[in-house]
Amino acid sequence: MAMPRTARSARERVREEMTAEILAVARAHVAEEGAAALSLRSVARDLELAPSALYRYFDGRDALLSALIMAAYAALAAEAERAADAARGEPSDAERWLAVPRAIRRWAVGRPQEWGLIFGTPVPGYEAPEDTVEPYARVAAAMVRPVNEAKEAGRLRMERSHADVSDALREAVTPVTEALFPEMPVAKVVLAIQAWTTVVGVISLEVFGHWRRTILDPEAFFEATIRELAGQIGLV
Amino acid sequence: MAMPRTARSARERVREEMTAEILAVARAHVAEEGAAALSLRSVARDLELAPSALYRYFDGRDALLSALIMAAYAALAAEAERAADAARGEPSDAERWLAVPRAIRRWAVGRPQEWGLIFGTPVPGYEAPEDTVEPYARVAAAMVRPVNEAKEAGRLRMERSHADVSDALREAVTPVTEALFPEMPVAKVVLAIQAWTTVVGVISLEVFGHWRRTILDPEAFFEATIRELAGQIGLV
DNA sequence: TCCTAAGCGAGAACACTGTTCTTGTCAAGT
DNA sequence: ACTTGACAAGAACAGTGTTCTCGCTTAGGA
Repeated sequence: MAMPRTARSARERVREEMTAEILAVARAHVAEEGAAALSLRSVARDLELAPSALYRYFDGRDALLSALIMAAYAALAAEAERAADAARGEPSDAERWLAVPRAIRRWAVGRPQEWGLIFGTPVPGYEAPEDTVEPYARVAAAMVRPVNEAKEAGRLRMERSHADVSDALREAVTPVTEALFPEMPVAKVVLAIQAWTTVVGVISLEVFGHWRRTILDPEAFFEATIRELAGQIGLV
Repeated sequence: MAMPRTARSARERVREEMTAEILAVARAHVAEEGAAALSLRSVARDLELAPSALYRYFDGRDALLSALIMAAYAALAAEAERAADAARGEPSDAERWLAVPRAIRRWAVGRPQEWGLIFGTPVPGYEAPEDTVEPYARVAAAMVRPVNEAKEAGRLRMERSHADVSDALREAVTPVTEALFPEMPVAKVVLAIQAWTTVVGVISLEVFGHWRRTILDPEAFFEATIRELAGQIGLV
């Protein structure tokens, strides 16, 4: 009862270390062989443990994979935030915005399998846990901040977009409007979501190997794409 | 030696039927349980065969999956072509173009797992066979035709895009320029590839379940997206 | 017409996998 | 000092992909 609050008990500390070690080994396996080939027994072998011992820490293979997915989400969100913070001093709105998709791509290209954990084929029956909305929101926030800043400073170009905004469309994107873009015209909100969609799409197509014989220099194409997106959103 | 050329031998005919049956059962399994859960033994059970018997028709689980992937590519290409043909009479360039991404989305939403076979996480070590470039090219051709037709008729709007075209970028997209867009400015080629990227991205995000709590009406958002893309490309 | 070789399917076997249950051990907390 | 709880190991079970051997059937050439 009189347990020290700050320092966890030795039991808890070693348990956390063990959990982290299992996750690290599992992540390494996923990184080099893919999520489909993740084997509980093989990570147990790497840790010189009996397979059954892992069940003290994870409910099974699916739970371990879920933890890896959550870790990937968190890592991606951290990367996006880091990039946004590092670009904070940048004078140009567009450059501050560009820094984030650039960082996301770099992260994805270096960890194709972990990118796949987030944006690849989901396992049917597996429901994305509620916890994914939080890291997702952090990424979104990192990409949104420069846009809102430009808007408030009156530096956001406001030309009409090609598609007109129907009621169904306004309704469809209300969650995004409310959470990220208060006081922003719906057309701009739609453009922002489309930018996010394009960023994910172009990264996925590169990382999943669809650029063979099509795009010879993926980085140059990505750079052009995000600059185009910045222009469409209305950043200088 | 005096074998009838047109009618295949009875052996060959029953072999083809058997192969098709195996593929059909395997596709059904993938459709409802996902590619990861595809089990040779379970399709053998469905067909009342011994597992080893399947090896007369496919080299193993990976070969069977490869065949399913190729079938998905072919089905998607056929769908895109069908939509392009059906819209041939449409007077508006934009409407003719819009018909193809609409058909692709409809196909994907109805077969999320097969969409995942094409655009989801690839199995590491699995190299997309050379045969995928042909169906890929058919989809591209279906989406490109209305653009080229509009160009030749002088109906393609030609405003400058936001990003300027560097030498690296021009170089990066040469395969696409040569194969699909002869005589088209590089900026337009880039916009067309970006449109394809966005179409794949928005469909993948929907089909893979990333629109929860974000886009309440995926179809309305998709419709707005492709209209916006058509405008950006320069179709009316 | 017969005979042979090829194609086919079944069955057993091997090395794996995820998962559960039981057993023993060791270190906390009372 | 004792007891409770967490931990790890081991055995076992069902399931998997794959290989090999064995008969059977049948098509094609003598």
